[in-house]
Amino acid sequence: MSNKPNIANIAQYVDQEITLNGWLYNLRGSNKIAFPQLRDGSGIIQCVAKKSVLGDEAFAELRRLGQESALSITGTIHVDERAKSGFEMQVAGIKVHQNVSGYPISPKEHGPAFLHDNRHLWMRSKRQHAILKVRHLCIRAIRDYFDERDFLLLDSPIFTPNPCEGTSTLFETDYFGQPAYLSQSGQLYQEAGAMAFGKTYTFGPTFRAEKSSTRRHLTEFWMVEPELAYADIDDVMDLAEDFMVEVVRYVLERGGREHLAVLERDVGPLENVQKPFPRMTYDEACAQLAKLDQPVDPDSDFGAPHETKLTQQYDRPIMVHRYPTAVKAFYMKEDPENPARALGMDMLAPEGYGEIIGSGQREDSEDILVRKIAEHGLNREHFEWYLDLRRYGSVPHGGFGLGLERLVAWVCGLQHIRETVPFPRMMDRLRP
RNA sequence: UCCCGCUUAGCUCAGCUGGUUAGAGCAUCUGACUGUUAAUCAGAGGGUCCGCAGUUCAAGUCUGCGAGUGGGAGCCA
Repeated sequence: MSNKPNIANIAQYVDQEITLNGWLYNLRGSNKIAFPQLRDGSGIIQCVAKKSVLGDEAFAELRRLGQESALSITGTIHVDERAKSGFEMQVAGIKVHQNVSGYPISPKEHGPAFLHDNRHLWMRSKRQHAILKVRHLCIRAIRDYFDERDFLLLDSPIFTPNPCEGTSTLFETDYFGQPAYLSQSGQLYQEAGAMAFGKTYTFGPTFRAEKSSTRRHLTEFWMVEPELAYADIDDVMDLAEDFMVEVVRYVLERGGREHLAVLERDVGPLENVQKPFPRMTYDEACAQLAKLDQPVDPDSDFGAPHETKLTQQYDRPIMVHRYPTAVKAFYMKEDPENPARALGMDMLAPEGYGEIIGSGQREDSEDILVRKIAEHGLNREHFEWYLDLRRYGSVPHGGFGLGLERLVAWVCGLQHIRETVPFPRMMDRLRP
């Protein structure tokens, strides 16, 4: 445990005089007593400053402090029901490092554009603290999950010589005179890893230059991608389901409830995240959607209204598998029982959050893969190393990709994905 | 890329059918107040009404173009 006092561990210091370093979150009071709220990064505590204790000069200086002034406050910690956190500091002295005036983010409401322009300051506020701490919890949960199950962390490269899938638009960079692209997925490299180590995962930033300006898209986002050798689509679905249950449970058990309360997130839907998740084929889902007056065009992917309608029927994430081969990536294995269907699965989150996991069993036949690369108009030269994986010890294998920000948005119950990342990168936003 | 909305004080917004000097709350500054929880009360300062062009006796208000921003679609995690 930390041996230095901070607001998060303040209960250890009741009736002791300590010094807290932080920033002024808010200031109320009269000309005899004032209530500076000090923020130190770990929390917020209300302090009680009396003119009779501090003296006229120091009290007057305190009253002039602006929001986010940098302060060290020394005083005694007391339990007090009148303070929101239950603890209060009776101030003995204040050291002012900087008196601030004109801090742009006031305690009143602001619009999203203004707040994102001031993202570097906005992240000091309570709500953003809660979201970014839930993000941190999700990351820990994901790492722990795979580490405890003997997956090797095998980082996929960010610079890639060719598109992984050939579908999405890529960010091109000048790599010493030749084009290189920022990775849109680390999956292909994980397939090499799975054949080397059996179970691997990568967890890092990925980039999509798609002109998608919606509440569910970022141009830079974090994705975790596990890959398993000797695994079929059912193994992948079992893994994805178990993973989601454990991650949500971890977040709730490790302090997430406190943060979700700040966000006024109803945790009921999160507590519902228990096995088994409903599993259905694409064709079964289409039949259900047709009954719900939301028909799907034959052999087309779902649109947003389809996903919304379908997920509304369930109280937990659902897994839809065996999508039309035509709408899926070249590396996805065709269903041996029906080549028009691919052995891929999407996990759709409830409450309208849509696709959070894309997964599948990979094509393990060199011949079929060569044909698919040609059908997708891809340059085979770029994939010779990938075809090697089918020449030297090819086995059934698969894995999934989870978008971290979509997970965090759903867990937190946010309207927009952009608040789930410290500095969002979107089509129309590169700053700050 | 397509469709729809919005742009007025530092921030959030009001501003009627086009009509005299542009409105509020918060923030800022000054003052009052011994337990405040977005404290309250009194006062003050603060405006290129997004930009350009047009219609009109008259434009924050109407029209066109452009920019920014928000939402949706497609595509995806």
